[in-house]
Amino acid sequence: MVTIYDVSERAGVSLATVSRVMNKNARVSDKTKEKVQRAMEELGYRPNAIAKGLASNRSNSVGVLISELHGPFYGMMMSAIETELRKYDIHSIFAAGHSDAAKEEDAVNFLLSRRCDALILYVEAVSDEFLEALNAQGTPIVVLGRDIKSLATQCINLDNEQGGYLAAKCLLEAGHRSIAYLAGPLWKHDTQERLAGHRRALAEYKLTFDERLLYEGDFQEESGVSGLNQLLAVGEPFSALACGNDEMAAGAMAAAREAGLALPDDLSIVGFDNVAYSRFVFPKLSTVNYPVRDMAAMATHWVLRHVYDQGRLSIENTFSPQLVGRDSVHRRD
Amino acid sequence: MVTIYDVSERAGVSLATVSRVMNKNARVSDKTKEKVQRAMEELGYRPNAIAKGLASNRSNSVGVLISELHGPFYGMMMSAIETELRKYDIHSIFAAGHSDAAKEEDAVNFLLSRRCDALILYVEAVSDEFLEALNAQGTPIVVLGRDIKSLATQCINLDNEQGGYLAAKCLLEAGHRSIAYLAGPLWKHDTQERLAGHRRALAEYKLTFDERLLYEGDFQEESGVSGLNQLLAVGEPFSALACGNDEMAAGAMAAAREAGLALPDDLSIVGFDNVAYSRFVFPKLSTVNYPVRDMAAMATHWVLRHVYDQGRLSIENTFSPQLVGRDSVHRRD
DNA sequence: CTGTTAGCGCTTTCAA
DNA sequence: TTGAAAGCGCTAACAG
Repeated sequence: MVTIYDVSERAGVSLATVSRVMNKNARVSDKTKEKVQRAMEELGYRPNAIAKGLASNRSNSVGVLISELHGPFYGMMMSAIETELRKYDIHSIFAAGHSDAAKEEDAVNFLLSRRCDALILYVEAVSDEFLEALNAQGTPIVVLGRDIKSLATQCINLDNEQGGYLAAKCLLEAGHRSIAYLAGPLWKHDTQERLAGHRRALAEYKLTFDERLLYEGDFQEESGVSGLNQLLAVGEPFSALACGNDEMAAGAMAAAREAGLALPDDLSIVGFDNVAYSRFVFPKLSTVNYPVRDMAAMATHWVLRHVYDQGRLSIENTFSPQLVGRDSVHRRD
Repeated sequence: MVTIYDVSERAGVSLATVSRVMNKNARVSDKTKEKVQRAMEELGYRPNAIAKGLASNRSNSVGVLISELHGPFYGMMMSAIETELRKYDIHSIFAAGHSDAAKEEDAVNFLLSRRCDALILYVEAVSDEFLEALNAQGTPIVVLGRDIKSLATQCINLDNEQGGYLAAKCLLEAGHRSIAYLAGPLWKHDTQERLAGHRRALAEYKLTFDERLLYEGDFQEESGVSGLNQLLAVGEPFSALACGNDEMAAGAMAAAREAGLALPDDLSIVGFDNVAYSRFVFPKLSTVNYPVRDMAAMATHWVLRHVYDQGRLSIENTFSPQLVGRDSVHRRD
């Protein structure tokens, strides 16, 4: 392993000088700079990020905690963060929290022990207090998909309630009056908010939500199929279905067809998230756009700006969902 | 930041002793061990992985290089690797190579500068020679999705040719004789091999591949739609379509429907990979199973075994694809 | 503009 | 079983 010593010796300069040419900041005469660079070349020198981190107390890496490493939603999130950070030669360390408090805390500790310069967190199970305490520990954090009053400027969130409202409204405007709801885990904030928005839309139409037509899924495709089957089994007719996310909507579509329903004629479906493949299911899914990519990029900018003094974009904390109308909602006259 | 010094002071023992209780290996009397652990508790000590890495010349992290951080295929891969490694408290550092030689090399350097203990590489653009040279540099590597004779024991791959063969065969057995092919980028090994398998199946039926019915896509959904449209525009009729992967198949399905074709009656489609959502498109996609999860887990085991001396599973280098028959292929009589 | 010199927090001989 | 001390490769004052 060739070190900075080898380089300094070969170039005939001091350690410090080599360090200076590596970290472009300080001025070094062109001549010495060139000598050093040549020495690095010839030796095939590769700086040791570990040693650098220890000495500078900065790892040039940001920890990213998300619920899962797979799935279209988190995939987009990771991709957006990594792309943005990479431009500044900053590294992302991803960890999965699996929507479980213990695992989330574990992952945070993991990231912290790695001495990340900042943390971008999409955590669901951990309490607000935990995050407040974490924030107080010193490592800058930015929270995605959650609103914490005391950490307002560090939270980047979507207006989920409005999203739920838009989804229901699109069904209501198409003339649907009995609408089933395929929710995500009810303990999750976004599930609750989306559901609240749904209820608000119903209320505007003087309708009340039929609790028998609510199914609690887990945001995965499979729960979309079991959900639809359960809902059908209730025996209470419904002409439309609002889903907590697109994956469950896709599952529900498959199950509905299996049950002999024609889509969208017999059943209108609306999703949530607007993941990449929602345009490729049949019928093309009408859904609510969740601008994950933009939100993830915004979280990254927060870090770039507050931690690395880079990029002077202004921070937008709350994003608005929008309805993406496609073919899965049938107008009922 | 509380350090090992603080702990040693509080516990009234030396640095070395604290280090010993952290790294369970050496023997420490129960009494002192307890004292130290209590001190750690009280101080809220969290070991500094960076410092540990510098001192021990081991980072307890493995670098994972994949083409993209999103998409169902890579998502599964990351997930499988992280899950496996986490059991041993080893960290995964993911980087994207974007199927571009320069970016792949860049990512490798990035991972190397991070002093990963090993590298798991799914690289497409970089040459075999580059990988051989990299391997010679000392950091253990295992290569996914590629066969390099000189690195045979470190390669975990799928028999893509056989996969292409199975896909074509399933179409041929259903009575199709004019089959279009929606390929991935032709410069990629797997694309070529799958296509070779396709040709072999045709040959068995005394058929030759009609080059006009070959379209080169990019493995993304969108190229599935443009691909199908192009293929249709050729004017040469075909009753079936084999796709380089499931994403393109999904895109092709959407485009086919758009063009007024009934699926699967007017056009039979077979995919490749068997990604999670292939069961949720309509009609359910018949495809070739790519056991990514198992293969990624196998790569991880290789690392666990050769680098960390853990887990004594035997290594399987070549995996076999299997046909997953669903509803997208129509029997033609 | 360049060199000297302490560390950063931990591991690891080597003695005791 | 425990402690002392020498680094690991690099940064960051502080001089010069």
